[in-house]
Amino acid sequence: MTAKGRRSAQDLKAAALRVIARQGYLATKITDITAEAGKSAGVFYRYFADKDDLMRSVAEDFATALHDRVSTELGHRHKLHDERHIEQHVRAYWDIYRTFQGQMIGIYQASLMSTEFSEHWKHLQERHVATWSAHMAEARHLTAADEDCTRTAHALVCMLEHYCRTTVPTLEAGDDEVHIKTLTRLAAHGILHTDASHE
Amino acid sequence: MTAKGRRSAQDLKAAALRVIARQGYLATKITDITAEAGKSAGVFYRYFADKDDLMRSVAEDFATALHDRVSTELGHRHKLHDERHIEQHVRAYWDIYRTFQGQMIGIYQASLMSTEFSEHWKHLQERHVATWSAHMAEARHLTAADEDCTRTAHALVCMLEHYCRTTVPTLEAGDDEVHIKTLTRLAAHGILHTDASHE
DNA sequence: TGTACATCAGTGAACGCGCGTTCACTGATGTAC
DNA sequence: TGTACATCAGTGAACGCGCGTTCACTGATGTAC
Repeated sequence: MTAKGRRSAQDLKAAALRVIARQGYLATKITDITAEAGKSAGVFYRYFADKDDLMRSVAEDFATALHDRVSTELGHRHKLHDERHIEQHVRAYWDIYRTFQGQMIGIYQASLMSTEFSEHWKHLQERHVATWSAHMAEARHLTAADEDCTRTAHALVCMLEHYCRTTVPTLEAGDDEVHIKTLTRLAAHGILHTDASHE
Repeated sequence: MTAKGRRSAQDLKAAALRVIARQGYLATKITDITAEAGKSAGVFYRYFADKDDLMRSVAEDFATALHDRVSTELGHRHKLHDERHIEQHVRAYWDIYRTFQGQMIGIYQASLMSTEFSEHWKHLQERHVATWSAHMAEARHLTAADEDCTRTAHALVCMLEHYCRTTVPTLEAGDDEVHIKTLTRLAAHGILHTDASHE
């Protein structure tokens, strides 16, 4: 494959992500993707075996991009012990969701039809839960992530993910901050208090 | 249509809900439904025009069942002013999700492919958000549901819905209480405090 | 630098698979007298 | 209560649509000498 070929494969992936962000993965036909990329139907199969194969490739790129992003942004090991740090985490999630909307929607919707992507999506979610859970255990002065931390972290991840899914597509410019504030407040209360009775 | 016919239509709907709870709406074929009901493929079209038509009928039954349930359970107008009342609401949602898993999954997944169900699903979610939002405004001594209440309620509904979606299918008998407790604690903190600074 | 050939990118009409949908038919149930 | 007929439930093989996938072909790009 030449440089032009590699460029075309990238164009197809980028086109796919735009279409998926607009109409979802399952409702996206191969010809929607090639049309969005301004190419004819047949060329798709020069680069990908089928739609799931493209999505697999997209998911790999996504994993790399996420890794890079997390290691630069959260490399400075903040502790999640106060609301400002929690806000950073929420904001990071929010920004990632906005940036990688097609990837998020694609992997999730693919997971509804294929066990492979179901595993992949679960894995992403679990890594995410583990991060919040670990921070939370630390904030609450527990040595290891206990079951309650995991469940609470899971609930918060569910909130973030589904809130972004329903809100980000309808977002108008500059509306981000109020949403981040609302989500941060809920997360902060959940994380910083082990139970409701001690306040 | 005779009594036997009406019975068959009901059997098909019940079979569809079992299959949908197991493998999702989009992955469910017409023949999966008829096989589950122990009938041949053709009989489906005596009662329904297509899969969406069956789902429409299921959604109507669901609306009625929900209405009945809510008017008996929540008819006693509790106020959501303390954690015990919030727990009742969370428990009600949890029980409804468990009971109507097929309906929840079906309407949501149908909403990914059809604008009709997309509207329907949004409507269900908005009604739900409105309920929590109104209670919350009351608890915080605001006269009407303000924007922050709506956003916070939306976030809580997202949490409840997605948490149930990922957890209920993996549930083993008797595990319910810990989940309800975790969700209740997060909801209680979110509802009973307008902001994080005054504690 | 030019020519001849090989390899790659891209086209779009045609093919074919899977699953939704139909239909001619059988058997069961209901109704009229 | 029995018979004759109409209507309904249910069957499953056959049909056909939509979309994924292929393929013979064209034009562009790269390479050898």
